[in-house]
Amino acid sequence: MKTPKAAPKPVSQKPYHHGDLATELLAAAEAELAENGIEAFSLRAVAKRAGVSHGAPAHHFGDAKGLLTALAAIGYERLVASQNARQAAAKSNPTAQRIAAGLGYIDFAIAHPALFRLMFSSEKPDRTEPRFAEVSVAAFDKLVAEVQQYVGADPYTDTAAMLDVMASWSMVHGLADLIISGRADRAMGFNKMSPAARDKALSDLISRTIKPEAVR
Amino acid sequence: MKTPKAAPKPVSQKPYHHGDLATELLAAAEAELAENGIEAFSLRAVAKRAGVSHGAPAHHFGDAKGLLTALAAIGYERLVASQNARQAAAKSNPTAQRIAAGLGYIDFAIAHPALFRLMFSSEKPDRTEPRFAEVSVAAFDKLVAEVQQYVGADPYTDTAAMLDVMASWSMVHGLADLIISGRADRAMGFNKMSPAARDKALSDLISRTIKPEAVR
DNA sequence: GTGCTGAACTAGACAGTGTCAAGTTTTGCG
DNA sequence: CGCAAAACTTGACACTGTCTAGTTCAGCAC
Repeated sequence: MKTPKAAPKPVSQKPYHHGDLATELLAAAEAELAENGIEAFSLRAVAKRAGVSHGAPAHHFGDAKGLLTALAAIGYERLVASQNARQAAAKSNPTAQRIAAGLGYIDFAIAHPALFRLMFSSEKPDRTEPRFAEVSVAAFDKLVAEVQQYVGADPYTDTAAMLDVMASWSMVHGLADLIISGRADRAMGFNKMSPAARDKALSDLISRTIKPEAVR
Repeated sequence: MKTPKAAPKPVSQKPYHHGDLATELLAAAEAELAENGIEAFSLRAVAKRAGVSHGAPAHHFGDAKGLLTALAAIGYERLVASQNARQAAAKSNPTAQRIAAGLGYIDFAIAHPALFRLMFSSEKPDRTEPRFAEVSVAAFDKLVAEVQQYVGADPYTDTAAMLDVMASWSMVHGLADLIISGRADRAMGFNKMSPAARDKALSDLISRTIKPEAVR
């Protein structure tokens, strides 16, 4: 009755009671997260935004931890997608691809700072949840593959190459964290830079992390 | 009555009603933070730990934000102290000093992960509060001075040198964040490494951030 | 000493939170 | 149709931060 749906049966084949509450709650949670930040996140506000009672989310996600775990998992998929978008627009050589992956990582953090915090700096998501573990490991494996292409050694068997992985990740992750907290802007006027100048500076910083000794 | 103080008048010249509640609350807050993490932090639990009513903290810090702002400010002083401790034990050349400062930064994050999160990844502290701004800027200025010693140029006037500052900071900060979230351990078995091997790996990563072209 | 002013602190109330335990509605299916 | 189960609502509980009013107590004028 509330929703102005003409068709008596839902358009999709999902035989839900109220439509597709699970994904609707996830969308509402993301909106709440973006508006209020992770520290003011409220499960009841999410339910209210989705137009359901405060007890409804429990039926789909168990508790707040469950909902935020699912949301964080989606975040990892978006993170990789953001990296892929950058890489698709970059040259195909390993150097350009590795840097593009880093820029995509930072793009994601800037576009979704609260979600980024939820994924990396919060203890609310349950990291042992299968789906969360799967997508977060997939994101890490992407980084590993990128470094492998660049240095020509498998980080999982070569400790020096794994150190290269940590170098890349730490630099990119640190940049992302300092940018979304406003500290990079205070230090070097990040927001005042043109997108091109911004990318150039970030590319320079990312390229420092691995010495080009094994670049083919 | 509660406190077993023999002297009727407090030992210090602080004419307080209950002793020195402000610092006692800060100590209790830090303990609560360390035990429960920042996301489960409770002002009432702090008051209970300090043995006062739940309304008492308001008189000294206004609200929870005020208390956490004061605590974060103390954190920045401890951060610099941790860096100084490492530097005092290191060689005096700019290279060793710069790396030691980075190691001290990471030492602090490992020793006080929740406090580190409060300082850098939380929006609860009020960054415009004078004391917070003072000590956080002091910590940043220390980094700037370290880089200046190393590259021989003033980052505040030389943009390339400021980029070196961001490189150092991002790497060290990213490492600290990935370590305290357990991700560095998952990636490269950080906890299994000996302290010496750990320091060696971290030193290597930190040294990558600035090309030794201007090392005197 | 007495009185009193203001700071330090307590106690209660309020709206808001997450979670649990009941009910109520609706869907799918035998 | 009938019914079991899923989807959702409702109310309760303990807990949170903050506000307001009251209480205790230290220090000082007189």
